[in-house]
Amino acid sequence: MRIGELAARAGTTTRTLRYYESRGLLPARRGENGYRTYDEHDLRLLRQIRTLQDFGFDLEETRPFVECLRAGHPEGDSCPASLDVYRRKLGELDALIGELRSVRAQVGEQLARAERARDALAADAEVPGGPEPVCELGGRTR
Amino acid sequence: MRIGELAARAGTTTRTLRYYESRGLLPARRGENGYRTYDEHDLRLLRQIRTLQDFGFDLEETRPFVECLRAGHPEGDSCPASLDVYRRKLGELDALIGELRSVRAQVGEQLARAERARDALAADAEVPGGPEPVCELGGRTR
DNA sequence: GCTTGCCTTGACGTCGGCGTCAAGGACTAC
DNA sequence: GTAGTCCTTGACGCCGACGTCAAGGCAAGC
Repeated sequence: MRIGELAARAGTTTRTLRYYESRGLLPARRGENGYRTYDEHDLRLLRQIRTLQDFGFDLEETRPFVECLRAGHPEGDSCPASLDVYRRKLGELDALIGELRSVRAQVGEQLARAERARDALAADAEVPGGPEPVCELGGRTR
Repeated sequence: MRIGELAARAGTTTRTLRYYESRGLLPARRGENGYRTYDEHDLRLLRQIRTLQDFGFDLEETRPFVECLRAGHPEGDSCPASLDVYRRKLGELDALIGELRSVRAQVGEQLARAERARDALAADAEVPGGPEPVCELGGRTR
């Protein structure tokens, strides 16, 4: 199978495959005409890479999985190095999610505060003569 | 106040301030010698930008806040455009957090599965003669 | 006058993961 | 032979928010 077919079957592009090869992640055999040649096992490796990429792993982080498969193990995560990557990723994800939740809370608070301030001004504007004095002696309220 | 002092007081760099100016976000007056000149109000604007940046807003998203302050409003979020940015950001944050939680769950599942597979192999290795057959007729278990 | 430290503009570098174009070779179908 | 489709390498572009370097101007202290 040539590069175009592999790309199509994996739902990616030839450029991407050449990029992976340039990174040493997915080297290719060459035919007599210089064309890259791939087999089903390469498709397996490529799918492993793509799956992890979809999870937000960067390319280097997929390397242990690919090497594990290439070493003949049944799954990309059959090797300790892959498990380490999983664990590290879980830690990163937890940290990131925590940060984002914190930010979300703060932004939500800012929005609520700003809306209250806006509504207070709007309510003031409805009173002809401007807002009520903060401190009053009961004269106008009666 | 010149650029170096403003940068120091805001905990950023001169490069950053020049970048903001190049983006039209924080223009500066110029002294006779061509030096940029800033005042306390600029520091206020800059701090608004930095706060939002810390929340993960990109530069363009801080613009409504800065313009709101520059228009004389008491807060950067005293204007409807700023509130819109808040709301949009909340939506983005919720979506992102949701995705990350989903990924976290999937990665956690993969890790658990891979660890079970590893432990199963390890347990097999402890039995001299290899793993028990999946289907047996009771001969060896007795 | 000389050093030191701040300032100026301009321009290239960074990071990741490719997209996109250019120029040319290989192979198939007609 | 030639049109069309695939392949090759090489190289520049992109995105955001700056970092970093270069060459030179301005001001202050000695």
